[in-house]
Amino acid sequence: MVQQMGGHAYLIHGATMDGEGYPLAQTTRAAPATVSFDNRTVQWLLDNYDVAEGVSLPRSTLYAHYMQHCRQARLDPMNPASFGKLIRSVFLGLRTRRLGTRGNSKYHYYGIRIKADSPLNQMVPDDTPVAMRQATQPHRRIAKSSGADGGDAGNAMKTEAAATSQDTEQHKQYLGSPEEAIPQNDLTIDSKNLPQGVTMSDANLFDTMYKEHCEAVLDLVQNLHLNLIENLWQTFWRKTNVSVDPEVEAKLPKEKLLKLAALSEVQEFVKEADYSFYQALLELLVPDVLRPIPSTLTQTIRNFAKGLETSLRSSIGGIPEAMISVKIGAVSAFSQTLRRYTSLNHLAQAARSVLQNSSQITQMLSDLNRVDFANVQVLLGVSPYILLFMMP
Amino acid sequence: MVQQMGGHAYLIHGATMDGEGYPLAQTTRAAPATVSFDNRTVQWLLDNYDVAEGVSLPRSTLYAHYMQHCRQARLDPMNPASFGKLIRSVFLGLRTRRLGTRGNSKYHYYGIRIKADSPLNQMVPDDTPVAMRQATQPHRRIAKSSGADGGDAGNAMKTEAAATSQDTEQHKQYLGSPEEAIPQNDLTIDSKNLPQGVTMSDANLFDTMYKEHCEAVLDLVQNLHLNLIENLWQTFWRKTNVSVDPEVEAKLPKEKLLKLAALSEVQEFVKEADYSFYQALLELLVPDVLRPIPSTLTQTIRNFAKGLETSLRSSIGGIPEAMISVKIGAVSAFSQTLRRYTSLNHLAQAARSVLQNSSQITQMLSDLNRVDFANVQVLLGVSPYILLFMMP
DNA sequence: GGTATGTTGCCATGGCAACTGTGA
DNA sequence: TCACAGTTGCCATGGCAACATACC
Repeated sequence: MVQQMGGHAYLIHGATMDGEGYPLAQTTRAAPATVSFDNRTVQWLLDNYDVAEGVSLPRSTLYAHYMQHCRQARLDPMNPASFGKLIRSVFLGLRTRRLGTRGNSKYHYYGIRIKADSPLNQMVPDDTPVAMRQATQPHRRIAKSSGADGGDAGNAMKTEAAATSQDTEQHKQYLGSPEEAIPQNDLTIDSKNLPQGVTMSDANLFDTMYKEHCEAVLDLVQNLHLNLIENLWQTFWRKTNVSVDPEVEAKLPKEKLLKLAALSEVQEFVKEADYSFYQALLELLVPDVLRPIPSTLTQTIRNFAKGLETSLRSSIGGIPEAMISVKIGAVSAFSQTLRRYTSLNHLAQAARSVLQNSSQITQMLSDLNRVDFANVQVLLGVSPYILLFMMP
Repeated sequence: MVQQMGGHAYLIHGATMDGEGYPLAQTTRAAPATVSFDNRTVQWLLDNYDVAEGVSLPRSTLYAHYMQHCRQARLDPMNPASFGKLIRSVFLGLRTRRLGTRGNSKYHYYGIRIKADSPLNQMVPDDTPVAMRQATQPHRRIAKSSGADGGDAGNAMKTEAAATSQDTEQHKQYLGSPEEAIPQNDLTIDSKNLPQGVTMSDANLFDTMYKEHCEAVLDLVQNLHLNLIENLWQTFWRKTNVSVDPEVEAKLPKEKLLKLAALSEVQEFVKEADYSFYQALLELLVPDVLRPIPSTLTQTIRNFAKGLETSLRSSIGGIPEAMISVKIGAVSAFSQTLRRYTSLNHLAQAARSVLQNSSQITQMLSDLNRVDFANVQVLLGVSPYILLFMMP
């Protein structure tokens, strides 16, 4: 209430802890006499970022982008502190925030975003998702404009890592190919075992329908509409209170479906189909554990994996217990593997990021160029591939 | 020029970088409601320290004292940041300074000293206070008192010299063993090649003296008095204007030393000796590249490595060019390897640290427990040892 | 109401570069 | 006068604990 920022940016300029001590009239140090900032870098910043209220970028992301820019432009990079000075001199009024889950907060520049048309949007954001926060209204003391901000607040507030449907399109490029995903095994039943009122033709229909069902699921996964899979499950297994296409019900009534599901042969068929299908989905979602994936995508996948079992369980409540076991067993293995893969992917990216941020990496690399790999191996006591693994 | 603050004094109070942001009337946070500071610790502080103008204490020293106090009093210690708050709440008006040689500055509390009657004064005095920096007059803007401070300023200004030596003591535990460090090769010269006025016995003397010289250097390295090595070099090679023990000069006059240094056999001897000696020093300073080392120690080593060549060059200016090449060649390889080792060490620690902080590491570990290592290997495409390498 | 968790103030440390005093 | 080296301003990051909010 005391001071409002006038129309202006109003900076309590640097004011670090060193500011204590001797309150001189001229605490601020004059800008460097020599304009040591590379123009190309400034231009690059202006080309790729702009100021924007209510959004934030992790400093590490910005710096990682910058490091890549340097590699590509053959510039030698400055350290994070100096880069911070540059950033703040180019984009006035940036503020500091520390966002992230408890114990994992990261420093962000608040008031800057990647330009919509920047190629950086295609890039892999750095590790550790900061999750999408800001879903709610910003703190009172932050948002103080004349009231016109209510309109698109929901959108403007999202921080860099928020996964929206908009991101989905970009995420698709990280997926693998869906070849041979549909199960190839066939359902075979000894006709003697068929229960009352169920014919061989019904069994064959089940086989076909199950594969079509898988195809539908596959389609959703390819389009990353992971939350819709539950609907397919419910429909296929005729969850009570879920409306079913009358045509389908006519072809294979729920009653017959349940009788089939109770057969051990059918259970075996489903089990085999599910395992191979989930294996394919796995390779679709995480085609290469070492290939960088945007944290928004890993987060999406992890959330998906986390909810799988519950979601499935609620969709197939009415079917025979033995079949439930089969389905749950398969999906739970799938879920666990997905989580493991995304964990490892995250791990690799974290390592990579550290190495990129290390101010000494340059020195080390130039050192390593003069060393043969046998030596490095001895040095590290592990495979030299570790270096390749870690490097950009 | 941009911002004037209203009529008010407006102190940039604590003013950390966080101070930017949202200028509220009450930016300062109230003192903790609960007096969580242990009374015994406050009393201990009051017993052992008092405020004093013009003197400073390294924070690390103060904190080390505190840690010892905690051990003795069976208190569990707080971390340095919290301890800082305590200190500043007990001794008001402390200011921050960063003192030390270039590249080795350390944070000090300025305006506090150990009480004259404190037992802390009995603690480890320095081994060999190098060049106890002469206390000059404080900067104008620092010394602002009424003028009564001139009296003992010279004495009061000197900063606590034991600061670094205390770290040094702790650092020694990270060193390797100095076994077989002294070069074993012998100087052999065909007597026909001996120059005018130099006898075989002189050559043998050189051999002995050189090994003693190495021993002296080794001793300094063991005690991490790395900055004193330059002195030994100067003395051994009789740098002009550096006083030499007359006894030494009598045994092997500079003139003979230079003649010997011009011999290719002697150069070969020195070269071999130096390479093996530096190799030993390397294993002493960095016995294991993967073992964590305090960053203060790596920094010390890196600084040492960085200055080696310059320091050597300035110490051996007068000796034959060929010998200079030999010496510089060896030391430069040594320096580079030291830097490479410390880089790698730093790297490993950085990776480790990231992984420790990662919120997903726990999940990943528990996942991994259910996977056999062959699987992991396939998964990663690299040796599974990478995981061991990275993990705590 | 209580509990869980994200955010932020205040402390810490460290790197670089500008400033500054000193000595060759 | 110039080079060197100590000091310090401004940036960075991280930990802890108080605060604030959201969710029982």
